[in-house]
Amino acid sequence: MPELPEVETIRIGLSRLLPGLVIKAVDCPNPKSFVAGAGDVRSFLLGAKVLSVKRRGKVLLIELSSHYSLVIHLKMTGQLVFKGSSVHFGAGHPSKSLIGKLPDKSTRVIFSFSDGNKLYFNDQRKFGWVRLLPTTEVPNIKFMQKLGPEPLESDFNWQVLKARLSRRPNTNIKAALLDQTVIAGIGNIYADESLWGAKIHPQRLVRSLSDANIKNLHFAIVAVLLMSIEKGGSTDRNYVDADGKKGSYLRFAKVFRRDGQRCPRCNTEIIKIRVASRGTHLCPHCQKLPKVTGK
DNA sequence: CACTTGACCTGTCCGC
DNA sequence: TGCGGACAGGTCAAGT
Repeated sequence: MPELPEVETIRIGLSRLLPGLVIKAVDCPNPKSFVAGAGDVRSFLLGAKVLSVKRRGKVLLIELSSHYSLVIHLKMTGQLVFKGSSVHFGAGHPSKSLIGKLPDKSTRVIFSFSDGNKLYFNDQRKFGWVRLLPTTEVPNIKFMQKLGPEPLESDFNWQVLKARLSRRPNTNIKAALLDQTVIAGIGNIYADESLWGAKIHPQRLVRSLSDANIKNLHFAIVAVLLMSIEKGGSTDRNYVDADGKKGSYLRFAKVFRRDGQRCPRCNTEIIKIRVASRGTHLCPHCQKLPKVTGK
């Protein structure tokens, strides 16, 4: 579930904690979670200092002084949690219980730093991965090259959104929003929330959308992503930030996982359907399907 | 080529 | 209580 706001929240947390730390050891309880290129990986990891923590779409980039970078994709259940060696949590601190239990059976990679701090990559379903790549090659790997624009960059306007969507004219708008080559960073939660905000039915074909629709959608995407970052992201099942804390966005969500509840705009009951083989939440009154557009 | 579906995994929940 | 199966959903490979 980590989508752009969750990954950005983790990035903000890690960029407070990691820069300047020197990697002392890396353990991989699940070797498949760590994909290293050819050559002696250890020499580019051990003794390397963390320079910065960046994000592209849903991917985290940890740049090291060895001219290599750690590239991390959390997929659905990945977590990156930092455990300080000398941090004292007050009673009832939300992260105390989780952090205290690390490592656990979902721990896939452990980074140990020379000052005793540790960074845990936990991933229940093992879909996520960590790669070590030369920093200059990171933008050249296929995954990165195919990514669409960053929706929170200042040059992402409605005309850009329209141009990107034109790559997928015959699919439904929900599938297009989930396509990372169209726009980077949107997943199931923010696709549903953005479409509700723009009053667009998820099954509308992309080519049926008017300019006004696309302007509304652009506005909704940016607003929803910014609001979620402000709330620390969404915790649906197991997302936590770098401090082990959950996000609160879902308390403010309008439709996601609110089937059976009332639309805050028109009081109609929110429904859940399947679109692009994903659970999809919408208000059937605010988000109407114009005619018989397939499916 | 454009688009959709299944596989990758594990934990949880639901019905029998 | 236990068990089978559906479901969760990001991305790539395979299928239509």
